[in-house]
Amino acid sequence: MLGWEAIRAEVLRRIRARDWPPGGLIPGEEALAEEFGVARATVNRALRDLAEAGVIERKKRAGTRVAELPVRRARLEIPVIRLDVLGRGLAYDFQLLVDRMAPAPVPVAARLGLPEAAPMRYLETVHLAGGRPYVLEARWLNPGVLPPDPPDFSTVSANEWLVTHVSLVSGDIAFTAEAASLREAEVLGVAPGTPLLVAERTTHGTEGPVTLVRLAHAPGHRVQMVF
Amino acid sequence: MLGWEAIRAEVLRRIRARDWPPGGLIPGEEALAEEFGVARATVNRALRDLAEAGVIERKKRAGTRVAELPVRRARLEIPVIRLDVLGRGLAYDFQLLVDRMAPAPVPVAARLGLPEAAPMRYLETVHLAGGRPYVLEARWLNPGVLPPDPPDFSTVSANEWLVTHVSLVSGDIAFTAEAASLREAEVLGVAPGTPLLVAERTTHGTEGPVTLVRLAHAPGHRVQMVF
DNA sequence: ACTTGAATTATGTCTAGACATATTAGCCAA
DNA sequence: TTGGCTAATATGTCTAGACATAATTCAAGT
Repeated sequence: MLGWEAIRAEVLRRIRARDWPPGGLIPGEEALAEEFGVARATVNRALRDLAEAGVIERKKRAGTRVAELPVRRARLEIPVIRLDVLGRGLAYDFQLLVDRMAPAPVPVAARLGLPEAAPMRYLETVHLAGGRPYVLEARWLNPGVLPPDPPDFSTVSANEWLVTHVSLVSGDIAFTAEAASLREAEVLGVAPGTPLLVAERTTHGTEGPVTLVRLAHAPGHRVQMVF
Repeated sequence: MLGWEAIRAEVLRRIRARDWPPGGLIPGEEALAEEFGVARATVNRALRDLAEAGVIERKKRAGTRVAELPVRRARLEIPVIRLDVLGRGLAYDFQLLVDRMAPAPVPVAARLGLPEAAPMRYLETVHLAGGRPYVLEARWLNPGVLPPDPPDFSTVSANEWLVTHVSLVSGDIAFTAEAASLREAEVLGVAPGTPLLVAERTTHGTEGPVTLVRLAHAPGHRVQMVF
């Protein structure tokens, strides 16, 4: 019997073969269900999957059309740093370098949508892999949205605690290549100006902005994704 | 009536509230369906979605359990470079710098799973945004798996042609920060050693490895993702 | 010409029931 | 104890039919 994956494969084949050209409408679910001899729900499952992959675009009443330019999507799994390190077969450790309250600098407040100079908690942590510096984490935390039991971040990594104790709703991540600042060079043990892969993340919870974190990775770091 | 999104929200709430602790089994689909007064298919839809998000892990016969460490997933949309540039409100253009056949270097052949020194097509293209260098694209193409109508890559960007003419099955992307080589510095118009964000992609089609491409981005480039 | 509203239609979701499939637990034999 | 077979079970998928929802079309009224 034909399964939804077979339907998906056949639809994809026809799109690749230009049977159904980019931008064109494809037959409705009912028509496809009849053609393939399956229930409409099965066709729906297949088409929904293709829509998620960006191959087709679907709108009620308007029907389903082939995407003009197939946008490929890749998935990045953002691991807790400890597991990332252990997954590479190295011993993990971290050190809390800074933990203090400070007014949010303008760019930080702006990115999180908080008032300027709002009181925030600033944490600086260096994560170690096999005893060597792996990532320098600079984190701004919005104390207003945290659960009422503040842990000691010198024994529990903020990175890890947040994942399990704050329900994150949305966020974004950006990668850039930057020259190591004096501070970064010192902590990571490299020459100033060395190219570093920097990840900047903001996260928002149900009750507002939670944290902005900048991760400066040691040279040679690769961020890998599959699709 | 309760929809699958409501079910998903309630299950997520219970997980966050530690009603169902990390690593623990949650009730089966049938039990939840009865509790919420919906069909099992509706519960299945909700749980499948949570599994895709990495919140729970499901196995036949073994049941559904709360993921030990919630892995957050972000989605990267990989645009065709032309659209990426136009999307930033800049004029797009490109120049083909190199197009020749060459034996695959060892690391290239290894990454693609091809025999050493296999004959490949090597393309070097610089993409321009607003008249200024934006990306240097260095691409190794496996000529064995291409459709029989080779286009002229000096008028059609390889980047764009491949997306629409080869059915890609899988691939991976890796981002690194690297110091600009002499060649990269020259083409991009920056000083050698400048930190560059480099993306390296391999793609595989139904008939084998298709291409390996290295994109060296001009300084300041950001790769942005949401989750 | 312009706006409003209703009919139409394709996708979105749901139900109840069924069979498929993977995996585990338990049993039995070597 | 160990290996392998079997039965039990939770998830995976499918069907046929129904109603919900959004978006378009088109007609009517201003």
